[in-house]
Amino acid sequence: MREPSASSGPALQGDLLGAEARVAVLLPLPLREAYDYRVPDGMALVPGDVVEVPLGPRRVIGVVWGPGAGTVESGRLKAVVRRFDVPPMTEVGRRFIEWVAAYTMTLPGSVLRMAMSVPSALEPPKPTLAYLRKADAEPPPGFKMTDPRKRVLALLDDTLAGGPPRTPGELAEEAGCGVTVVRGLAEAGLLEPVLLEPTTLGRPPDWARPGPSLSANQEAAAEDLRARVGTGGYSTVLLDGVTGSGKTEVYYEAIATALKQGKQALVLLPEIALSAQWLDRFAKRFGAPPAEWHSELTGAQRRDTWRAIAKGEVPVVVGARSALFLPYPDLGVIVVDEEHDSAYKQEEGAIYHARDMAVARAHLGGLPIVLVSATPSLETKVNADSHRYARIELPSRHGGAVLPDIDLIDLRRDRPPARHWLAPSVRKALTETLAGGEQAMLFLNRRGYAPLTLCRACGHRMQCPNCTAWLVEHRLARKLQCHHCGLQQPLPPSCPSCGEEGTMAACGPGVERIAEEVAELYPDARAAIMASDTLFGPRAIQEMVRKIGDHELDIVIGTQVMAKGHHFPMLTLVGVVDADLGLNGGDLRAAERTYQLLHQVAGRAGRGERPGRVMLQTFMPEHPVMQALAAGDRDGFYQLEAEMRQEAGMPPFGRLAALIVSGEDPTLVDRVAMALGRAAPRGETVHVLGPAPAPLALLRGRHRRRLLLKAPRATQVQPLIADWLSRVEIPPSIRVQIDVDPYSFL
DNA sequence: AGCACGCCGACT
DNA sequence: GTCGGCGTGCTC
Repeated sequence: MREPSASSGPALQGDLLGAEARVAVLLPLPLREAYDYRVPDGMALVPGDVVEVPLGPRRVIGVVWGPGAGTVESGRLKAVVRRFDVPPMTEVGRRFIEWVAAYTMTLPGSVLRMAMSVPSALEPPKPTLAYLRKADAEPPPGFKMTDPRKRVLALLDDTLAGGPPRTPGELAEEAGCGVTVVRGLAEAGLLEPVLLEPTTLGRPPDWARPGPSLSANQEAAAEDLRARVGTGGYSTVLLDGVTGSGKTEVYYEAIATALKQGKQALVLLPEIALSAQWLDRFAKRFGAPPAEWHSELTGAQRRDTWRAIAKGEVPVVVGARSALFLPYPDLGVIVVDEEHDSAYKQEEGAIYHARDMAVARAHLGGLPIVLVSATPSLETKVNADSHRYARIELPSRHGGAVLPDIDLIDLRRDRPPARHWLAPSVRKALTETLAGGEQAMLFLNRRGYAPLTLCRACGHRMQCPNCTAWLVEHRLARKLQCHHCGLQQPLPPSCPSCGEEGTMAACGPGVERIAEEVAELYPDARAAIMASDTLFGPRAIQEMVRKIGDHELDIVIGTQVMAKGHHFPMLTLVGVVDADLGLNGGDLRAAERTYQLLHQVAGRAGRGERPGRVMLQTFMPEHPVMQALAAGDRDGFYQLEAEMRQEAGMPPFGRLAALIVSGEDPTLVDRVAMALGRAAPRGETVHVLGPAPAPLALLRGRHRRRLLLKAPRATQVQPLIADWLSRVEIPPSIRVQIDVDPYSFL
């Protein structure tokens, strides 16, 4: 792909001859188009420059997108207020924003907003104040040389001989006193203040450090990636290998090659907050941590990281999907780890799939991208099979550990006792595992105590008033919760419908209820729950991971947060409480996702020297997903799934796009959805299904209807949809969201 | 996205 | 009589 160089083109200058210079400025707001502004005399702007402009009564930050369109008469034109001293957004960066906007049918300004989430990053950072010891300065009369004061001065003795200045904070900490002591010394004229350039982020990762010794397979894979990154140019590679085959070490070599060339590397992870182990591993390999980008960064961390990336001072960024939109000056490689993970699909606001957008980013920027997975998405698998993507396979487990045996536990025969959820055979295995001094994990992808609470007298079910969802009992928190809108309410002592007391009953298990059963069965075992709502933040997860690794726990009961790549050598038994959970609901990707999730969970068992054992409790052991898992027949599963999708014309063999109509007034929502249905494009090959109630027909108080457009693979769906929407009047209180390539139907 | 303008209920 | 609710519309 031909790429114009970054920030090409002549500067757009405030003109001295009277002919007015104007620029188009894209604002990070949901506006139809870029707005024109006058360039004041003496200001030179190039496309990509970040500027402040007036908008109505306020001032906003935007990006110079090009020469002014000239549609607005000069009388209405306002002038650019100022240009920020940060490198301009690159041509590739701007083209990427436009591409994402066009593909996802989002306004460009809304996409720009994702790339500009840090207004404060634009102000030059304040220099930090630091102190040197002032030579031959005498304390003023009456100034007592107390011990803390002496300690601070002693710490600064070396600055007289050229030692580095120290900040008040550093001095206070080292001297074991407050910053007021330092301030006092400064006021007394005993210290020499200096202004330090704002501290940049820490030491950069060192690509020249020798990596670990790689197996022959790993080395061959690494060599392929090194060559791709070394040569540059767009290519997509699927790095396909089972859990523990050493994929991470291999793609580190791609990163090292990018760094060697002075370029940046971006690694996307599905849930950055959970990746303490990943960061440790990276730091061990490269001698320094990468920059992180995710939603839990503080304002200051965001600002510093954004600015440092823009200035090209950050060689490696690891982040969640939003890291894709950061202002990289010269990206050399993108890695998408766990590429199949549905967390890459952004479902709110701008709806996009970060993996697909990353491929587009690589294409636009002319650089290689590596998709990494043990269980690739069917999309990626098919692209690799058809040689649109290259494939590198890492066949064996690195380091000799063997894949665990997977047993199917038929719950119809091997039945748990009433109001209990663990089958006798699983209990037996748990007992043996604990007796052998090893660890067990029970997996259930359902938070709380019970997913449904109903009245035994009248059958009333506790439902969220704002969403189409049951309220989930959280016994530890003594609350009923809606997992979709966050509504919480106390457990009612009596039935809200019939008023009977003591009739409310918990139905079905959540992790808390499994923990209860474990406590009943093994009162002496050390057990803990690991779920997103029992672990507050990355530190808590890290601490839990440490506890398991140090064998401070015997049994862990967890949800999806536990499925991600942690290594626990003593963990030899994994029990999946409800392997069928993801298969219900008729979702397009139900089988694929269940396969991927259970495969990943199974990979937790026996990654050390000891062989692992995995037990899947299921009511449908004959289901292809269960059969494939038990037989270790990955390719067989994919082939069957591919055949079914092909027959149905479903992705990746066909294309889908969803319109989600939502609003507070259900009648109006219905009317608009019906109108859209009547105006739908119909043809030989293009079909529109619906309107149907969206799976969460009521979400956060908004009623939702969905229309689904199905078209052949080669169809450009965006123009079809644009034309479709233009033929229907949408009242302002109704929102129509477009989901191109919907991933989940939930 | 903000922020204004604009037209109808409970308060000092 | 005003303060204030948020519906609708505009911002170069």
